[in-house]
Amino acid sequence: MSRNGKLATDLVQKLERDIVTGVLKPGDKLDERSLSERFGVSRTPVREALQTLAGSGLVATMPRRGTIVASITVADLIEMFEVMAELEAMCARLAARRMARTDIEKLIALGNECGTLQEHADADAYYEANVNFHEVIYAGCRNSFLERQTKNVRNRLAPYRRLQLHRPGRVKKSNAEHSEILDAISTGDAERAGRLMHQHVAVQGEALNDLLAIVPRGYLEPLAS
Amino acid sequence: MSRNGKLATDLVQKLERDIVTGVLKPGDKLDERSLSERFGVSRTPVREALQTLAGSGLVATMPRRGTIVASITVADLIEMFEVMAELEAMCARLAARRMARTDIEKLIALGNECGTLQEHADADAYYEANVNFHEVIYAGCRNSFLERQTKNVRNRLAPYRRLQLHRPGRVKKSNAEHSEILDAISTGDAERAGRLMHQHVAVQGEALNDLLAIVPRGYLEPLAS
DNA sequence: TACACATTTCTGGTATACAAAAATCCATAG
DNA sequence: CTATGGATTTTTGTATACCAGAAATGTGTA
Repeated sequence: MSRNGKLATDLVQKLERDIVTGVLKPGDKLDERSLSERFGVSRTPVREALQTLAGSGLVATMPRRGTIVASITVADLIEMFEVMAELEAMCARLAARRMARTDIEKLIALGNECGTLQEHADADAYYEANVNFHEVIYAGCRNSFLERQTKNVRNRLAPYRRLQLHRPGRVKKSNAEHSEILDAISTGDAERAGRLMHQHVAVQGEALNDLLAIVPRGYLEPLAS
Repeated sequence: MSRNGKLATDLVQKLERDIVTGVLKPGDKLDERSLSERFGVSRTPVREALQTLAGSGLVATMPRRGTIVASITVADLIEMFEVMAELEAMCARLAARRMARTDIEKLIALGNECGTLQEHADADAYYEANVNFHEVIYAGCRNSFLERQTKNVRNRLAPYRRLQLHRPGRVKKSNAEHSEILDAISTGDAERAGRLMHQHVAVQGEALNDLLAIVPRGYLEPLAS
């Protein structure tokens, strides 16, 4: 499943990072000539990179009309969060059953880090630690296929998820939920870990409205795409 | 997320079909020149198609060493079935809650078709009907993202799943499980539908050994890939 | 001024040419 | 007879050139 040529691989990583971290925003145009000039390569590896990214859903290419950073519909957003919650819940269930002691230590450390960062009210730093916390759980499920699958969906939701944490109070609540999840995992309570993680990730009811309210114009495309 | 040029899209569909239906087997080499000659196009769309397929995991390309139909390790197989069971269970749960009456009628019809085909002991025809049965449930979850995700994993497992049904008695058992799942969905019992579907799809214990025993040489690669 | 149509221009899709790495083959030496 | 080394060949990775289709622009007429 490994990617193609080295140039294309580098491009994929660079662009992926820019999209996930928000440097490139949903709707931004990615034209092949600019990218090839900017990176000093020909159009061929650029196209390969864009196709790879299209395959993972991070960009969308309309035939004869170029490619843009993927912007999804509200319906897509809801659907993807629904799946994301389930995938993370599965990771948490398996992690509760399979994580080694040393991994749990790491999770505890990251949980503490999240706690201190939360008190300092640094949303961006918290976001980083939060990502790490979740990734340790992905790894803890001991199913590398599930781990990849989960990360892929997470990346696609990253531009939207990032917005959540800038809501007042969300960081604190998120951190409290982490503690509970951590407890469930370290005591090996798979069902509880899964249930808590599902609630932690799912975006339902008011939370959904709140999220939609702060999504910038252009991040979402009209339903009639 | 739509694919690139028309030629590449056609190639993707053709190759995908050949891989999923078993015309092309895991480990088969796919060299660009042969394919381009065989389909009367240049190497460019061929490469695009292969990259797209690599993105969905159906083929594997090693840098500078060409691409083959993906063959996975035993560990991968186990992991993927674990995820597959969960995805299908989620589909079933949601389907039980969301399927419309007309969809359920369709599901009943397909269930019956599976039943008659099972009595005729036609494994290949049953396989087709079985695929349809499951796809109606995928669609019934009313989450197109989950549907795509599930189909993708199913396609990747297709070469191995197909082997299962050629085991004596498996078809009959499978059909009985369908009936139960159908009942759970039509009565709206989401939890039961999910649990039954999970058991239906999961490959555990003896069933796993049975499956591994009939996987032909070359379908699986050594763990040290 | 607004709209319709033609032309131009720009961008993406495809083909081909070239370069570099790997696999193969053959010869030669042990 | 086998193994090793290098030359050859094959195949992939990259660049470039060419073509086609869609958007943008400009012009003329109502």
